[in-house]
Amino acid sequence: MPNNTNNFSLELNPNVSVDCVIFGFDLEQLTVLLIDRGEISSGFGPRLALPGNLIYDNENLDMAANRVLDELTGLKSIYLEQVGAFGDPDRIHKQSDQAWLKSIRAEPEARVITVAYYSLVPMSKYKPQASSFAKNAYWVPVSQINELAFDHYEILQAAKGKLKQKIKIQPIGFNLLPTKFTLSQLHRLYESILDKPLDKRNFRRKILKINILSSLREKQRGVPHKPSLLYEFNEEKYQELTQTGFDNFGF
Amino acid sequence: MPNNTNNFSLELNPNVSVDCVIFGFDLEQLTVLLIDRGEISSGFGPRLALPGNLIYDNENLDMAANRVLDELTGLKSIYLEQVGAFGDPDRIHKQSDQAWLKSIRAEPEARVITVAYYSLVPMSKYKPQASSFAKNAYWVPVSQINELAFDHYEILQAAKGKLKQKIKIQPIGFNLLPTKFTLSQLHRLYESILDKPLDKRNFRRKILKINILSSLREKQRGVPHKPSLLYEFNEEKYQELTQTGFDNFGF
DNA sequence: CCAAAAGTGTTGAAGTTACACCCATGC
DNA sequence: GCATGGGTGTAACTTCAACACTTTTGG
Repeated sequence: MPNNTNNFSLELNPNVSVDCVIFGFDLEQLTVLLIDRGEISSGFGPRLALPGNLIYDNENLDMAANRVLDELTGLKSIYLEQVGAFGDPDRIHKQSDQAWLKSIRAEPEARVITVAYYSLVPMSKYKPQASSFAKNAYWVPVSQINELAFDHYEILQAAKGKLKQKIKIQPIGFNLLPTKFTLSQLHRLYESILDKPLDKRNFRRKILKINILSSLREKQRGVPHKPSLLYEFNEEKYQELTQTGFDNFGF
Repeated sequence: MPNNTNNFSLELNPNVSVDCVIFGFDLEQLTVLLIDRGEISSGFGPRLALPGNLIYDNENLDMAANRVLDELTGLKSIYLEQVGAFGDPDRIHKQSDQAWLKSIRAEPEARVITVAYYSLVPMSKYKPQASSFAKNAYWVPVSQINELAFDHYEILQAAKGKLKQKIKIQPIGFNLLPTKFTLSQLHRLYESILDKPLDKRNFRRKILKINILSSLREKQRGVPHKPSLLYEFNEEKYQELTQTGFDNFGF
């Protein structure tokens, strides 16, 4: 494992980084965890960026992504998937980005290619906070973002595209919800990932037919309308299904 | 553009490479273009590898993949798609691979992460030949491959997986066929990519309904059975379709 | 009693699967 | 004339999209 107490620039690879697109869901819309780079970039462009960092020479890419996620949120064994590699030679040439790199990197001018990952995190399990990475960190609704540092906006869009594809094929959405949730919440989650309305009755029928939800005997409390049944994701049934072969959720 | 007549090690990035999975189709099965590393590795493991090389600091990843493909096959503007980034720290630790790297790289011990691309090439337009990369190059049926240099076997499988996914969604298979082809050839192509038999009648109905094929007035000649009509891919109709929104071939 | 979201079935259209025989050619 | 792959239609079934009203709760 990398050891941050040493002079880590001996181990950091100057040319390869990972960036993490950490998705959350606030029960209304899809959000992403961004870090605030603080004043150093003020006046020169976007302060917000995806969390990411150079990799260590002795860790593989997946480990690096997990490490960055862990260092930022303290979360381990979270759903993580590679988006791909990015890195035009000019990705670091915005003024604000250069200034920032000079403040944090040993070789701020180096050509960097970055490997992007996305991960799905239950927002309820992580409250953003300042960290080694960030003066501050926020959950920001994806729909409200229109610029980010470096090529991070492009990466975010690519990650969302992958998520969109993936959720049509595998029930990964559950990673974004608390352990107990209602079908309406799941419904809104799918709509906000796919960016289109889904018929309520058809959605429910389809998701229930898949047979990976267990309804609890419990209802919502304190809501000013008919309370919803709570469900939980049933990992056992899911394992069964994946073994009998199964890859189509077809939304 | 990189200039190979200079001392290119000034420009080559020691830590990032691209590898190309170049698929072909011999009208029977899916094949892939491999290079033979020659005797240097004999006795130590697989001689065959994917074509690939370090990137230049002033080219982006897509350019690098196109360059490698061009240098190897002379083919330009070929369908190319990123598979993802690979590169465990131990990927270069097979003995045979180390020996080879020492013979071709300035920094054979450097940590390298590689970005893999796959491309679809009409075999009829390229006859493998020795090149800067390779003592020799061959089209090898994918189903016959069970080991390759470095982590190239893993990369090949990942590329095939992406291709499998993609062909269900977009009609990219045409890139593997000569300009005139029969429906049976297309049928075999889909079967060999998807690794499963497809019903002949259903396949034809489905592919014709999509409406991106034009049948020519021409027939096969010299075959010892009823000659097949020849078709060609109709790019115009395809463009129409992609605009009206369209992403499901559903095989 | 009002507002708000939960929950529930049916119908028509489209798509999917499975399946068997005749045809045109080269040898 | 025989071997080979080309080419064709239908019926049963499943899936999909569209659509409106009643229920339960809090305030």
